[in-house]
Amino acid sequence: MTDVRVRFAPSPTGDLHIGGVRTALFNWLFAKNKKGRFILRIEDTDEIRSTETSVKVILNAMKWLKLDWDEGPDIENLRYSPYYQMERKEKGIYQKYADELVAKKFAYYCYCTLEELDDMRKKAYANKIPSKYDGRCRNLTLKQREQKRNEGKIPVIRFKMPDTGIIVLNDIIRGEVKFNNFLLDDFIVIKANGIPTYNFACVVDDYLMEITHVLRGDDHISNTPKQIHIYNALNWNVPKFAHLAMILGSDGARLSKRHGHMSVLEYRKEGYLQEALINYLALLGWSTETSQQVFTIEDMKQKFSIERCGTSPSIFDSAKLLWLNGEKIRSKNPEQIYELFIDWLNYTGNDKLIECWDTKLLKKAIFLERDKIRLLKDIPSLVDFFFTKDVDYKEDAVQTVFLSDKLKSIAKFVLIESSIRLSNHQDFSAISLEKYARDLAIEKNVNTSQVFHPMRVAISGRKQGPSLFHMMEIMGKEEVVRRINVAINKFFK
RNA sequence: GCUGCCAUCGUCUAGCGGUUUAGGACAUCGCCCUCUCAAGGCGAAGGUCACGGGUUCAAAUCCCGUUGGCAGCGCCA
Repeated sequence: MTDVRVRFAPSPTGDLHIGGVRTALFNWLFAKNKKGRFILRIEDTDEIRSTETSVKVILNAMKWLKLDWDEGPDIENLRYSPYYQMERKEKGIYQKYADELVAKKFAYYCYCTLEELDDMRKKAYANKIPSKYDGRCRNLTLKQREQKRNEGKIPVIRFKMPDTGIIVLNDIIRGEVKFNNFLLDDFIVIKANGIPTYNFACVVDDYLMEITHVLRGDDHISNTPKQIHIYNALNWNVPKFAHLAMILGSDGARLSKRHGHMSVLEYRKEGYLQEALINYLALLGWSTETSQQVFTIEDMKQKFSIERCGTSPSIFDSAKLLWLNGEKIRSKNPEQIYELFIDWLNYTGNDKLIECWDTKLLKKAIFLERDKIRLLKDIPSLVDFFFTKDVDYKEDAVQTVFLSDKLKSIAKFVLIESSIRLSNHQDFSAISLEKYARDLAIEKNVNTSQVFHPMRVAISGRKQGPSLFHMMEIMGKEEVVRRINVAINKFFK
């Protein structure tokens, strides 16, 4: 059995989107599962829309996602180089095979103008017949061609589609899909500018790069019969195809700007983890027998198979992605979350935010709040009160916990007592502090919450936050007492 | 319009003819835990398996048709 070789072949005409990532991911997983090779090829044959920036963005996104490629850009001395189609075009790779097609009468020169073609399409639509090229240039004589050329017309090369018969695509996911040759177009193989079209370049490269399996979105399924015809005409082995069902937006239409995030890097900015996005996307169109939801990357590599990919399209559900992100964060230790957070700060340019924050305290604070973090960007607002010298006393907290008629006097008592007693408290551990607070409640004959809440607000300025005594422990005696005194002076003088 | 693909709780899905009173996950709701918010535990609600015909002793599962959704129909990829 030959080794598996798969590729992801994006066109650099924009950012890397969710659908693209999913395609890249499934190819990557398949390669890893089969101990094969994952190839990245840049299909930059769209002269107008391809940009260098886009190449960089895609490469960066792939790197962030840790979808590493065995062959492709930025890797030296590769057998199948180059991996940019325009570089390959410069080497005459495509023209050579196009000429071969013409020589073998599988293709011909076409001199039709854009206007003529547009006309044809409109008529086909109006007459409710299949829209395709009518083949008027198929049998031009040498003389006719010469004349056209003299008129200054530059030809394209078209593939001559058989008028009869059917072609069968044997898709790994969908099984047999049949197409009637008559309905297939005499598609263009080489454009007038000498650049190959997608349907041709893709086939030539997949053949030359010895691609064994083509995994792609099913929006490509109608291209496949055309491509198979090229393989056959050139007498090449046809790779195995697998067409993945599309990922749709919440309204059931193709994912687009309207559905919010487009670029992968935007997910990174929001504070999603690479592994969460990967895990979530794997769930869209692939499943295990047990319907397992949470995977490590290793686990996914081990269990992935094309046969278990589904046929029906799925709708992107950001609520589930969010849950999964929290799930991944909860599985990390303090050091890991801290690292992730720092990476995120650097990436988003928010690193100044924590300039004055003590690293040791930050790690502890983050870990205390770990279960609440769903996105990396949640972290600052969850822990910032540990570091701000001027506690921001929330109006709502002050009103309900400090100043309501019912609780005012007890709150005052708790704070004043705590100010005195805590400054003499020897063991500032969470356990000891909790005992202190509970004893105070018993002593004063009130509910524990009537003691806990005022302390929480005095120390953090908020009603919600981490476990009170752990929070006090990591903040330290001096700061805790200081804050309590600030609160007394501010609200109870 | 033509061609192709698809169809199980709101969403992602398990299911490959009998073990299914259709299982899991997210979201929703309730209870428990509890110093708050989360997390966690337990539970509930939610599906006429799109519809209609077959085949079969037996169908979510196989076949046909209908309907609906989506995709493609470029000198874009």
